[in-house]
Amino acid sequence: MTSDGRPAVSEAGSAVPTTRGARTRQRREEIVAAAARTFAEQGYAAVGMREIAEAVGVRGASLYHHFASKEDILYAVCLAVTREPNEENLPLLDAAGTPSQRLAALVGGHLRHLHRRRTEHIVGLHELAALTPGHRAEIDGYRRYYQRRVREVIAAGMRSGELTVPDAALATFAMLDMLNGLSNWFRPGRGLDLDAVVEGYVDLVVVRMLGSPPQFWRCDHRHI
Amino acid sequence: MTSDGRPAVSEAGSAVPTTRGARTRQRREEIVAAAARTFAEQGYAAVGMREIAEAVGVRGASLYHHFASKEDILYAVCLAVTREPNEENLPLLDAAGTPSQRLAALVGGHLRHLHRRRTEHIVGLHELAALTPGHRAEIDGYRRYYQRRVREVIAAGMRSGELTVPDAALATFAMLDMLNGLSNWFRPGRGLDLDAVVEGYVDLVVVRMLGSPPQFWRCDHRHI
DNA sequence: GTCTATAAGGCGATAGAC
DNA sequence: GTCTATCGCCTTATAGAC
Repeated sequence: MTSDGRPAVSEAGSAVPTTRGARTRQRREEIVAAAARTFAEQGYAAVGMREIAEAVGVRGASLYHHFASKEDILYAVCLAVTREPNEENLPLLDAAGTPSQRLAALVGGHLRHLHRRRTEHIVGLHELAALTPGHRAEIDGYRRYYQRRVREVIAAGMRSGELTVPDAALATFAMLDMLNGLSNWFRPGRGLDLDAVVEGYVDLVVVRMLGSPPQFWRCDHRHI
Repeated sequence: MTSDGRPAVSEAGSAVPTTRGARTRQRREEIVAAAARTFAEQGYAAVGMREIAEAVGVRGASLYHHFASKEDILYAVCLAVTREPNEENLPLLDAAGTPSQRLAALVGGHLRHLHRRRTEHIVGLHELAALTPGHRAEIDGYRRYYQRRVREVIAAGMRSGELTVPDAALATFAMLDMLNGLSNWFRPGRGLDLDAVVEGYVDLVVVRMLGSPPQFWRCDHRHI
């Protein structure tokens, strides 16, 4: 951890030195992608190294040139999908605008990331119990930091009177569980499209649940 | 399925005839409870039959007197925890009162069941991929029926003008994902107690998200 | 960087005694 | 209803050739 509570950035689990060629890096990413797919479909423990290898087009033993163990592959999947939202979505909370506008942007970014990385998220949300305690703690650190940043923006909106929700901690749990639930039911091409879900969820979360009146979050609030 | 869409009640997976003594039934429940605990902690595929047996105090082979396979034990865990909410919570939607009052009762019943059966819910929410297709379909049927019943009450509240939420289907997903998320973060004795969470979530879901004004859901609405 | 071959052990499930 | 003993298969991971 750094002094402001932000998780320290670490190298993804690797059996090879940090400096490696483009081809090796690409192979690693192929393996992680193939593993995420099979883990998501069958569960981590039900998948063998041979099966991951087959999906990449190599033999099982070759995977050990890129990763030290099967758990190390799971760690790479979970780390990528847990770190990315911190890097891509949290800047939306630092941008200009009211807390309501920034939270609305985060809802959109969060849902779009859940969908873009839906395969990896199924693994990252379901298989954390299979990580070693150290790796588990690191992943949990990223998630807690993300939660804390959201909670702070909600609390700021409460202090300014812009949000009427009574409890920032409870609202943060409710909001993030609701967003993460997208993985359970959203299937592209069936029902609403993603843009419509984002629009609907911004209304449900920011306007209704957090209680932000229109003048604080609509784009035209500056013109009032 | 029955003609009204309600899932047909089936016997839990069993290797023995339906009629059995009280001792055998009790042993089955011990096994299911022990399996739920170990599955929740380590994941279904990481747990061996010998480990489940050890937790009960017997040898691995003895489990096959009560269950036909390891998957059959998982099925019993998932079935119990998926059927119970239909039997215990859905009657709350048929009771007297406004849609808002009935949904508020369901929020409380749902959260209390999630907590009372928290170990089994961790399994039922995470290990569905390990079920055989037939068993998986049956479990999904119960979940879909539960969702449908909630959605219908929300839709009824919308029609009467009591609820102001714009989309019943989206609101149902949001509500149930938010409630089920309790398993991820609630730990008794740390932070709010369960009664406070129920009170807070009834406010967040029914009043705020669904948009029910106080006169429709407060107990004293009859006296107005 | 990938291969073949294999070590060392765990797995689910079964047979048959008691 | 539980036991001991075991079958046949699959697992993660390693050794060493190429």
